Amino acid sequence: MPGETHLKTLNLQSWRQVQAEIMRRIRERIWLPGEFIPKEVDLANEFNCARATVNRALRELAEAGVLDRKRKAGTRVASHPVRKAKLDIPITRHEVERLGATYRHKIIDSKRTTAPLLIRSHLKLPENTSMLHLRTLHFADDKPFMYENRWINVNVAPDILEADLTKVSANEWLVNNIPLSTGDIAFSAENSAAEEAKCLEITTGEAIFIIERTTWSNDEAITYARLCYAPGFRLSTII
Amino acid sequence: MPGETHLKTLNLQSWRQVQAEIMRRIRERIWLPGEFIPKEVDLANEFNCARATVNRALRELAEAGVLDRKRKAGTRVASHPVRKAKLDIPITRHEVERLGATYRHKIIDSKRTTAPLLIRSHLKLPENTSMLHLRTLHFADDKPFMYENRWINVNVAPDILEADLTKVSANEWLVNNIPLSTGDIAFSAENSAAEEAKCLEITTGEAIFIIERTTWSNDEAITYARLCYAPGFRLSTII
DNA sequence: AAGTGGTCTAGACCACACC
DNA sequence: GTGTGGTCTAGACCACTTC
Repeated sequence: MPGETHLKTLNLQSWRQVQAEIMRRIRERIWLPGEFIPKEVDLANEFNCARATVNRALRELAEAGVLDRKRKAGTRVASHPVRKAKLDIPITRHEVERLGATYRHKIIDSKRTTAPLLIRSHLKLPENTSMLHLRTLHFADDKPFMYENRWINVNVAPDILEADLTKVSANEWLVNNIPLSTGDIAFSAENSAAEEAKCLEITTGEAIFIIERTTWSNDEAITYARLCYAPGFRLSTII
Repeated sequence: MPGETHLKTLNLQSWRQVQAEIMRRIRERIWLPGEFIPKEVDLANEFNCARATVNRALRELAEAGVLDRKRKAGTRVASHPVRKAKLDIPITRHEVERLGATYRHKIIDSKRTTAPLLIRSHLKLPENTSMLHLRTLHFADDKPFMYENRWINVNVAPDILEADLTKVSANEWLVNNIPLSTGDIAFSAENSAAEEAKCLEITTGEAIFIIERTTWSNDEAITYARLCYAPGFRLSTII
């Protein structure tokens, strides 16, 4: 056709198509790790779409660790793609119900007290902070599923003292009543201690999966929890 | 001023500011869990910004599990906010180096063979698929850090047979040479078996953290790996 | 049928990094 | 200074869902 340029252009009209094409070129090693790829404007021309569309496709790939982007420098294929796994951290009741089991929980112990030094310093709390110390056992179909050892800063969540924690677990109460907290989470493996083993009805020393969670709201510590999962527990996701 | 409306409007000019304001309203329980929030157009008016800006702020919160969005229905605060943790899964060498230690690895065993039924069925491979079976020990400052048991489908990655895996670990070779694979990953805790304990120089039965990874490229299985981490290993992230 | 979010466009300006 | 990505805007149309 007269007037038509002879540059190859595609017609990719959604950011997903653009993303798929980018990924294809990386997967098929058309663009090698560490190499710069064309800039947004050029890709937009090639793909016959707006720059914003290319931007969205590339931005998400950068977030996923597939691309490295820098202003002025440009965009390159990540040399050492760090895979990012996304894990859903549901409340325990949902976790159990998703397995098709019936959930219930039992409070083993509940005390108003001050926290030991280790917990206090981790939560950056002063010496006499009043806390609620809870030990709870969660069941799946009447089999011990998880043993929870939790410290709650009652200054941040005073209402929890009036809550009936035998009906709604502390876990669930906090999620519903202190929304949008931040925090950190750590996974590890440990040999069960005598107390933990007894609660979970396993042999002392059996390997248990541990999740430790610390939760903050506006830079103030809300709660620290150590969750001990019965043997057989697996945490899995797609990557 | 004459002509000025008396609707309260804010001046939030970046999607981050909008997001922060939304989060504030949820955190301070101005908008309750399960409740609908105003639609994008209305928020854009209130915040004095474009609808696209509001859209980006809300979209990211929905991805994070804080909001539930549906066309026609509208946007509501999630009733049971499922927290999503993002985990970086680096290659082992980087993981060790990030801890400030010196990395090296040693191949314990390397064989061309066919896989046992369990592995084959997990990877959905036919009976006589030729595989490479590798057992590798990874060190941090000459202390055993992780024991890796890996099966590789050599049909998908024939070049790996020519690679010098004593210089670059299989892990790293695969990441660099088969980019953009998908897969699944699972975390668990186990008591170490005799073989694993011997390699990691620990007592048989000591709890070890297990990562199992299966990797696919275009629906074809590339590799299955079982990674056994020495006691003390923690996987952590912010949430 | 109608209302909401999902996305695309074309253009503009800004912020950062490298010079 | 200069070039790249980062973001915002105003408007438009589409897709899904509920009615």
